[in-house]
Amino acid sequence: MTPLQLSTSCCPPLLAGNLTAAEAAGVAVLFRVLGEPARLLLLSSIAAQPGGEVCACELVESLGLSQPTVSHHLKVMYEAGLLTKERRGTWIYYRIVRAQLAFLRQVLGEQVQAPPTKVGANNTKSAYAD
Amino acid sequence: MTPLQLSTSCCPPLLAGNLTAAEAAGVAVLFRVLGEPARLLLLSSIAAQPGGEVCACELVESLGLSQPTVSHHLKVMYEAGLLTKERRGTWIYYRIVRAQLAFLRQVLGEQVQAPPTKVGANNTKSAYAD
DNA sequence: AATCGATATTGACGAACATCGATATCTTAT
DNA sequence: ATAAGATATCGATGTTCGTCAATATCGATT
Repeated sequence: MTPLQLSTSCCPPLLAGNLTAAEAAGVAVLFRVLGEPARLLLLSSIAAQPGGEVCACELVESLGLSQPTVSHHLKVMYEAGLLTKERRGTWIYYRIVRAQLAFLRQVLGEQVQAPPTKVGANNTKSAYAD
Repeated sequence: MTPLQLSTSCCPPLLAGNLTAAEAAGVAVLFRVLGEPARLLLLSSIAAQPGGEVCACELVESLGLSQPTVSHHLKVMYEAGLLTKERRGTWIYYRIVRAQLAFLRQVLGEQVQAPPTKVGANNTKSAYAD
């Protein structure tokens, strides 16, 4: 799944009033993914872990949902670029992609503070801090 | 319609990992409302106006949607607390409730910038080393 | 290879929702 | 009061989506 990006690197696109139909579609996907209580609780559970990661098995136990449902939600968030997954042995660990959350904050109007840019630093928007 | 609020006045609840089921449900409503391209375009169109407000008639013209559909989306956003409406003569003007967008930014992890703090302010818990 | 536990996929079902045409309500002007 | 325009509601329809049981796949261990 390709991480979506906006054309404007600065300026909140939503409040700037220059949102294209394609951008709206892309951003809407992310918001829709977050528009599900179970997924928000999953994100919250992942963030709650000390290491910032959780194996899926723990998530199944914590929520009152079946294993297929949890797996489904994790897949949806993974494909939206909101999570990374890493297999370690039998378990698969999920982590939150904070860059995607930051991207949405920006869409919602967060001021992008001028980064203390280094010379020659390639700032081509990793989008996967992973 | 009561604008929803979280129990915690500071700290992004999502990444803090203390999201309750009720909070998740409330926040999810807002995200789901934003998870629709047509509504994002409506918000963008409203924000694009110099005065920050638009009558519904203009919105019907700008988008390729029928008048009932636009009216529906405006109602959904209004009931979610994302828009205010004000009748002036024949027309009804909609404005964006920026506080709701700010609320969502906070949920997504925006640092609540310390208000010009006086001495002795408890500055513990930045807790978001990102 | 055989087994076991973890995760993913499939198929199905029901609920939620976006959309529109038709119609109703509301406001202003005549 | 009546007409006209703006907005809201209603009813219907097709689609999307959350959920789960059943099953498959994958990795590790014996």
